[in-house]
Order: sequence, then C-alpha cells, then structure tokens
Amino acid sequence: MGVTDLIAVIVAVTAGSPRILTIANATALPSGSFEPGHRTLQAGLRSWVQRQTHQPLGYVEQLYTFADSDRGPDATARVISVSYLGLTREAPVTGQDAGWQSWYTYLPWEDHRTAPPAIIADLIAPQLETWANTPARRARAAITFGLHGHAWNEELVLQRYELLYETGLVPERHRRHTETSPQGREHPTLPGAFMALDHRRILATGIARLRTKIKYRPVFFELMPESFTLLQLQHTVEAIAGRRLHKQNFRRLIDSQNLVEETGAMACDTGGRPAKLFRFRGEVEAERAISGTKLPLLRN
Amino acid sequence: MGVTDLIAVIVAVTAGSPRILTIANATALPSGSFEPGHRTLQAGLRSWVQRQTHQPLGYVEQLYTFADSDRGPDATARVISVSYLGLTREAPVTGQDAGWQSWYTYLPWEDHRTAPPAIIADLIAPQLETWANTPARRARAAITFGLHGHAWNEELVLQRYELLYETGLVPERHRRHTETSPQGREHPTLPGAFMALDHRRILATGIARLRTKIKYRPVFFELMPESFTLLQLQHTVEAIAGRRLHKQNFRRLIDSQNLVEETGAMACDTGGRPAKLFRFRGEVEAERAISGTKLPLLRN
DNA sequence: CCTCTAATACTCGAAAAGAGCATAAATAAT
DNA sequence: ATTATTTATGCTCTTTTCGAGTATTAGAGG
Repeated sequence: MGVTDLIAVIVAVTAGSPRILTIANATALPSGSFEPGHRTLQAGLRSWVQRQTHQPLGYVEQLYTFADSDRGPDATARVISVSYLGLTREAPVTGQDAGWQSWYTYLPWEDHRTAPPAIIADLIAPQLETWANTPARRARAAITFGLHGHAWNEELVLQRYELLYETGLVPERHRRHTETSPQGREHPTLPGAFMALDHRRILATGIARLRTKIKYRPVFFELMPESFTLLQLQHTVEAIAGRRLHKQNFRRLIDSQNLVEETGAMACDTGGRPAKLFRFRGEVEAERAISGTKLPLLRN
Repeated sequence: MGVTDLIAVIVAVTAGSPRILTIANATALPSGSFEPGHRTLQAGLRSWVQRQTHQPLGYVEQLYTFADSDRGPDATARVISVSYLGLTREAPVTGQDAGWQSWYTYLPWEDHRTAPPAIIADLIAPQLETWANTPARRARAAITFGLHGHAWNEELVLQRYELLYETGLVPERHRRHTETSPQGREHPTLPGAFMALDHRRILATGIARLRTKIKYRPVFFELMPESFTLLQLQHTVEAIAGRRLHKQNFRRLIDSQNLVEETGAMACDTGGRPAKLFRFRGEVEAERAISGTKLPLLRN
C-alpha cells in the first residue's frame, strides 16, 4: 500500500569532532527506498549509502520506524521510514553533493564540552520562559535544558529537539504548517542548519541513542583508527557525549575493562610527553555480551 | 510495494507470573496490517489489539522492524513488520481465541527464579555440546546460557533464542525448511510452545527489551495495581527478570529513588506481619527523565 | 504461649565513582 | 640554558553504592 524509506545516520569522529554523513549539500541524510532487490532492510540501507556517498560502513543498528500521515504528498500514499545508526571512520572520498558535517552544525545547543553554549542562555531560555506558563511546562523546560539548577543531561537530545519543535523555535515546524503562506509572519528561529523533512529529528534520535549506548557498551571500536592514544579515545567519547570527562578516571575505567592493549609504540606528535599507543583487544567481541546488571540480585 | 504488519507484545504480571496477550488460541501475538485509516503506526497497533482482544493498553513502545525476504508467500510481496512492546494490567475480558499466557510457556529456559531450569542441563547443554565444535562456538554457548562457570545473564533472551534456532532446537526452523516434506526426519526439539511465523522471536525481543529497561527506568508503573506492597512490587520485577532479588536491598533501592509513597493502609492478607501499602508518586513522570549516567564526568 | 511467616531496621565490608595531588617526559618560549 | 607549558601517568582520599547478613517486630493459627 505504500513506500518504505531507509534513512541513515552515519557517524564518525574526526579530530575530536563528531561528524555525520550528508547528501544534497548537507541538507539531508543518506536515504532511499527499500526495493525488491534488497535482501534485508539493512542491506538496502547499506546499498543506498554506498551509492550516494561511497562511504564504507561498519557497524549498523536500527533506530526507529515511523509513518506520520503528513509525510507523503497525499494521505493514501503512506511512507514508512526506517532509520538506522551507523558508525565508521571518515573516508576522504564521497559522492556528489555528499559530505561530512559536524553534527553540532544542526544542533548547536548540544555541545557542552567547553561550556554551556551561549545560545541556551541568550535565546533558548528566554523563549522557553515565555512559553512555560504552567508549572508542568516550566519543569519540562528546566529538566530538558538543565535550567534553574537542574543538571545538564546529555542524553535528552530528542526531548530537547521536540521541545524546540513544539515551541516553534526550529524552522521545520513553520515550513510544514505554512506551506500555503510561505511568506507568513516572522517566527524567531535558532541558529543551527536545518535538514529536509524530519531528518533533523532523526539525527537527534541517532545522537541520543549513541550517547546512551556509549555508557554501557564500548561502541567506539568502529570510530577509532587502528592505534590511538588514550587521550584520543577520550576526545572521541567527549565529542559524542558533548561534555568533558575526568582524565584519570576515564583511564582507570578503560583499563579496568580490559578493552585495549599497548601496541608498544609511542605517539610523539602530541605536544607534551609522548603517549603510549593502544589498540583494541580482538577478543573483546565475545565478551561484549557481559553487560552490566543493576538490580539487587541474589547470589547463586 | 508491500504490506506493513503491526505486531504486539503485550505484557502484564499477574500473581507473580509474567503474561503475554495472545490470539489464535495462544499460537500468535495480536497483529494486523497497517491500514490507511490508521493515523500512526502506534494508533494502528492499538486498534488491532483492541479489536482482537478488547484489552485496554497503557504504555506502548516500538521494538523492532524487519523484512526478511522469506516471510511472504513470494518474494515480490514483501511484508514489513513493525513490532511493539506494551505494558498493562491483565483484564478479565478478552476476545475470541484471545487469552493470556505465561511467557515461560514459550521460553521455558528463561525462568531462573527458583533454580536454573532442568531443561538447560538435561536437554540444551548436551545438544549445544555436540554443536559446539569450535572454541568460538563453545564460548558463545557458554556465555549465552551461563554454562561452564559463566554467570547467567537474563538479558540475553534473544541471543539464546537465536542460538537455539541456529542449532535447530526450536521447531520454527524445521517448519520453514521442511515445508515440502512435513513428515521429514525427526529433529530433537525442546519443550516450549511455539507460535506462528516468527512471533516467538518477537516475544524474545520484547522480553529482552523489558529486562534491560527495568534496570534503568521504573517501567513497572503500568503493571501494578493502584496500591501494592513492596513485596508484590518485588515479585513483579522478579517475574520479569526471571530471577530472585535480595529483599532488603530491593527496598533500599526503591525508596532511595522516591518512586512510591505510603497510602496509609495496610495489607493483612499476606501471611505474616501486615505490610504497608504503597502507591506510585504522580510527580515521578517528570523526573523520570533524570536517568543515570555512567561516564566519568567532570563536575560543573 | 509457641511457631510460622513476612515486614522492617540496621550493620558491615567491598567495590566503584568522583576528585585531586604529584611526578615525569616531552616541546615551545625566553 | 632555563623556564614555562603541555600531556602522560601513578597514587591517594573520600563518598556512594552494592551485595550480604543479622536482628527485631507484628501479625495469624494452633
């Protein structure tokens, strides 16, 4: 009865910057429709990314499926979209109109590595203040954006995007609702490039998933080069989480998990004292399953 | 180009038993196709469950979407299936051929509340032993089923199902591959009722999701009655996790999170000393967002 | 009264998490 | 050459959290 779309959020981290793969001159995510020739959904996705960007893919996982009725041109031709999250290393070659962008280009309020972005205090908080005319709204705004003494929670990427969407602070809302009057009244919008359709929402979903996942699974495997220093690894995690980590504790954590081993070589281009180079231990694959429990279990 | 199916894993916990909603005399999950009249996928799902079982639904979340090429009758009419997980309280009324079953009926090796099920030592372990002719296979079997000193990991529900599927120990495999010779050679199969198509795999996916989720989000809201004792709450969590918890620590955990408050009344039908009754605090909704971080963050 | 069962209150020790201090080994600047 | 700067790395210290166990309390039923 309808078409099925495949949409890819492909992430790499290059020089401490979190990057996503885009097409159409940075205005859309790699995507295409699921076709009879595709063996599986994931195979179809890989083929589209390959065709549009020539970027080799490693790890890929499913994100979310949606079918909002206002997506297609008319309500009968429903489009179902299946989105995926993928991790790779940035390859230099890409297709036409394809490229890599920092994801903070699209969601600039998400980068808290140096400090909370000025955009939050200057633009977002005041706008939310006027929107928040009930206690529930005030609480929601404070929690999602870490206002009024609430701590910043980097995982709430999607909730933040949706709140901005509801309040009309991101332009996607107006594009959709003012199609008949494209030159309607002015709305205050935020910095941050937008994307076609709901691709920016999908990006937010992908980032949220990755930020959550990195806390209980060592998903940085695919993002790192063959060998790396611990600081580089830390910078990769910081790029994803959008906040700084405590160096010594990060190291303790990493080696308590036995994820890496020394290569023996040193990196001498790091400015200060040369750092040991590490690589991931191959055997980790099997052990990855041993995830952490949190329930007060009974022994034996 | 194809049809989209909606499939529901609806969970309740009744008297300490984890239950799922079924149709077709316990051989299938509630399901139906996504139709033009449905506003969203989730709305479509709710409508099918309502139609087939008359069970009111509360919380619902998306599970997974798949489109294996060997699902439909021919390869051109691809079926895309979107599965959902829902939580409710078991209502007495259900539709025709609909009913509630313990999920351990379908996956009997998953219940470790009293002890590791005999079926593992008696049937599964020996069969896996002969299958595991390489170190990698041995490790996989040991990790997923907690053999050879490995701890039981209740989250690996899907991995266990898939391992049994690969080794041919669950009948779905043979039904699919021996359709031309229904009376083919005997395969050793396990106890555990099977379901139509890949519904049992979807059930496993749902259980895995729930077992993972309950560790970082208080998802038992929808499963409990208005007021309950802490032991009842513990039994509910145990039913889901498939293992026993340490009572005192469970209580400490619950009240450190401020999830519940005393109603003032007591339950006196519990056998021993009467227990206080609790209810969930309504305000928790907003605070649920404050999930736990695990990274070694830097303060301020 | 005694016994059974369950509820509830504490205690204890081990491990993990959060933070800071100190020292070492390089390069860049004076 | 000396000093400042940058990064690496080793250790300590404190606070929480987690897993487990002990002790006490309050009912029901003989």
